[in-house]
Amino acid sequence: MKQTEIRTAFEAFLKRRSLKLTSQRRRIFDRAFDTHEHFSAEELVRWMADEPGPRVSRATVYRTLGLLVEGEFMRSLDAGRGELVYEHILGHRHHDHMVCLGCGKIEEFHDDRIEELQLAACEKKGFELVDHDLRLLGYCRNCSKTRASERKNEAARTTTR
Amino acid sequence: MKQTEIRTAFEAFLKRRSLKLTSQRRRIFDRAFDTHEHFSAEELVRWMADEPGPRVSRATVYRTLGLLVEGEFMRSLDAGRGELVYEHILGHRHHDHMVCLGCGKIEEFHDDRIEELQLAACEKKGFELVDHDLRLLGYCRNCSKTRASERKNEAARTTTR
DNA sequence: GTCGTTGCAAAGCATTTGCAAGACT
DNA sequence: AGTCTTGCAAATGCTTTGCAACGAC
Repeated sequence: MKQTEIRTAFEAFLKRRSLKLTSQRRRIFDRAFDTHEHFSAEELVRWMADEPGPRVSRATVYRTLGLLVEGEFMRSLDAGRGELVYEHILGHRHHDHMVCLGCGKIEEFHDDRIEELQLAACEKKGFELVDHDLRLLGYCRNCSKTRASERKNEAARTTTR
Repeated sequence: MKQTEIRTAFEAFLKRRSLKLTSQRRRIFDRAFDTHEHFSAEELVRWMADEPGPRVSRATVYRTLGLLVEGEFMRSLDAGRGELVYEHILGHRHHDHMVCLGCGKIEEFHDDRIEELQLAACEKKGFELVDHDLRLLGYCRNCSKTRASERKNEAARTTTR
């Protein structure tokens, strides 16, 4: 689905709920779908403040993000540190996340076999699965390398002493 | 490991950090390990207020829970709604969680094959796994049944009308 | 006009922190 | 005496909300 189509879907969604497509909502929508990284509400507030365009208040950013999540145009997930993080659903099939403890970067991955095992576990417990959320915490390739070489330097310094 | 042993380990941990086992810390520790359910900091604050024993302030509850997590006597996880939830590690091997959207109950489960697949996914991406956190959201057996029968009543009412 | 919208400021929550008073060794 | 602790209240940081002014049909 391309961005224009999603935009149409968003307009339809608003109409269905008798809500209006205002310039603020349009700006938030466009900016959100322009980004393929994950972002927090506060980041989006900052973007709205720094970039040119019609003024958008913090309240409106939060309210509109709420709408976008309700309408299933975006998902929110908590990456672990106090604030929610948003991602849009633009040809992003379901996936899970690897959160880098070094740089905060979020990578996505997917494994059908994991999902199957989850379902199996639920069946065994009589649990009716609605959604799930798998977060792997660790260090991305880059940060992992950096840390490894830091450890090496540290070791060298210690033994030389 | 029994509760007395863990208590000893906690004392050793405090000593190592030149911290003291005060009556507040003891009370928090005991109460936390008495509970085999998951609880939030605010719940623990309420327990401290309602149950008999030396007065313990909210600040101390938060500070002590922090200590217990650092010392790996407890784990904290966010069950999804704004506040962290704590569980102790008393013969609880690693496990994942099923969070009931109806009653909030948290069930635990474990599957080695899921863990293996996670590791495999990380290797593929050069991601150095440190920890993970898998939450299944849905309805526990009880709530699921309740919902099913509610739906049935609803349907009956609608068709009769 | 009538709704729905916005911005603002205030409120809400969970959690953290500065600080002076208190406790234990 | 010297630390480490505690309670309190204030501060934080994210998010929500009440409300009056505003805008589109």
